[in-house]
Amino acid sequence: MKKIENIILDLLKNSLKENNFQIEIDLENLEHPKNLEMGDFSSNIAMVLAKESGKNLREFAEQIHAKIKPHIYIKKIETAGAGFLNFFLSNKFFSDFLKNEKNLKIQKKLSGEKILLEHSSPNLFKPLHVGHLVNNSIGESLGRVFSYSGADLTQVSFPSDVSPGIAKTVWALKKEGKNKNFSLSDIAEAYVYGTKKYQEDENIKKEVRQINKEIYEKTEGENLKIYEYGKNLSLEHFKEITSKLGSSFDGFIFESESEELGKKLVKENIGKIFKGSDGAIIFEGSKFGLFDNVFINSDDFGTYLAKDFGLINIKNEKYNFDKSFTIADVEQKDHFKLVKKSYEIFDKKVSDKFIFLSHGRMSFSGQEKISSRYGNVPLVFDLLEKSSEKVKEKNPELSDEEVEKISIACLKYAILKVSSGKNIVFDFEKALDFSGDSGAYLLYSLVRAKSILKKAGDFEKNSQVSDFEKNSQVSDFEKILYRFEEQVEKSLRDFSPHHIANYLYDLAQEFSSFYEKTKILDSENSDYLYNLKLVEKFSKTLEKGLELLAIEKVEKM
RNA sequence: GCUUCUGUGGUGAAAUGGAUAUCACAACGGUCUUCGGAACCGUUAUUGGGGGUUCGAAUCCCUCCAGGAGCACCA
Repeated sequence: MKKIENIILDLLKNSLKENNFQIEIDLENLEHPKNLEMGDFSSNIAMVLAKESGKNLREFAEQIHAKIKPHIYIKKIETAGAGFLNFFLSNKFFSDFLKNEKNLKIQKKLSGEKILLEHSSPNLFKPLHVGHLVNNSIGESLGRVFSYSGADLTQVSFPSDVSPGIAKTVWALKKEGKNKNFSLSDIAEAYVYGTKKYQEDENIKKEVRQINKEIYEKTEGENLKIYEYGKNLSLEHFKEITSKLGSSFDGFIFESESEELGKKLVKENIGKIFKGSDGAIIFEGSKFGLFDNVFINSDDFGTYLAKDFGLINIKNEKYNFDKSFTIADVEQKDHFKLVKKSYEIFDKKVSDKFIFLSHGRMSFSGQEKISSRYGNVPLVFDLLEKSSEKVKEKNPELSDEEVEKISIACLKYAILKVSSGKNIVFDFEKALDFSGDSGAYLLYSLVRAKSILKKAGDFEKNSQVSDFEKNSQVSDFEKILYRFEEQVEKSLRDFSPHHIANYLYDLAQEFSSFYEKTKILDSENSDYLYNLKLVEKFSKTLEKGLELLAIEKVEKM
């Protein structure tokens, strides 16, 4: 079965040819009218044509309309508005759509492409916070969209395992006598304490610097032991949480690896790309409309610029890919521009394969700007706990596993429904409001649909029957049900899963509306089979969509 | 100050340059469930200001206003 867009496009092409209109037409000239009453597809080709010749819009529309051949999938065509040609699909189209799902030949946009994706990169020794949740939700979903679109995907994460912040934490842990067997919350407290003390006392600054040096250089001793223990603990915590969120990684590249290499490469290119300044080694971004910044500091440690510089090199050596994506917070946008620019001078071919996507910052309604450095940003762990409480309140009989799935769905959906470049205002109450536009609504719709299919019993047997067609008028439900694939394409185009999220919500709303109006389990109804098939298709579509958002479904709620 | 992003009902968001700007929350009113009410139906209310391009602008260009982010040894 050919895609319906292409069928309509062909009809239009033919008409243009018969009219001797010399104009190119493609899928750009075909869209869905905003309002379903205006048809399923709409073409602006008459307007484009009129623009080129300066004649009357409606006149062209009428001429094109007159030469369009009839087709079994087109019920009627109308000329409307300023000169739109509106196409209404026939009942036959919808029943064939429900029957022929597997025969649809979908051109996979990324077929054969090898993609490397980096996201969810944690700062070890710091607990995961809401920002990581945003990064993970978007990164994981995009990865699934890439795979769904035919890409050969490899996912990595880039944990920060060396930094002055970590040295401060190790210093504080040691100070408090927590040499081993400390916990994650000990680390979190130590981080805040260490950061505070570091600013207050010059002697402590010296000690921290020494610890930092030992960590960078892997000097055997007590400090390194504390460090190794904490690093391992943090990494396990990271794996555990991201696994709950639906992510698994093909590999980790640590900052300690990339710092070493980055520093080496930067030093080799002093004079060519980098230059010395005040004891540090900098890149003069200002020459390229950016800004100057330090790659190697005066203590001879690579900053995160050198680390990301080295990272590009490691990725390129270690993995085979056509494109490499990095998902990061918008506040790092300029940082990546700088890294990419400097690497471009080093090796343009490699630099060109790297794409840095930024997602919005998380802000909190009613609170001042929050920095995780001082420990007052909501942590993923706390959020999950808080949201699980609310879910339990709603239904105390659910298992812990189900409760967790539902809370994660709510949190993720609140993030994913917003266009990914934009900042997100996070309102806890709203994110966990289970009515209306929420993750819970999607899960609930799926549970309802599946429950019907289950009760339909012998539906499986009957679903082989091939001659069902809707007798009554087709509803808005199926009119948007066939649009799933194009929403995935939009998400791919914009690198933003929100198209899928919003579409699924619209679709679930249409299902609920249909559900209220129609008694589905009524075998006397002449549309019985059709309706069941429709619900089945809806259920499959919603499942697929949730999978692309990396939201797990539940059996009951 | 320079660079950059964002301004859409009371609030939070959506809208490949298309038609009457969509959705949710809040507010108000209704359905009274028996296929799962975490639901459905209805009412009120919106594109920061000013120019420009276009048959057509929330969207593109200019300008002003407001807010966020980045701008040298944190990541």
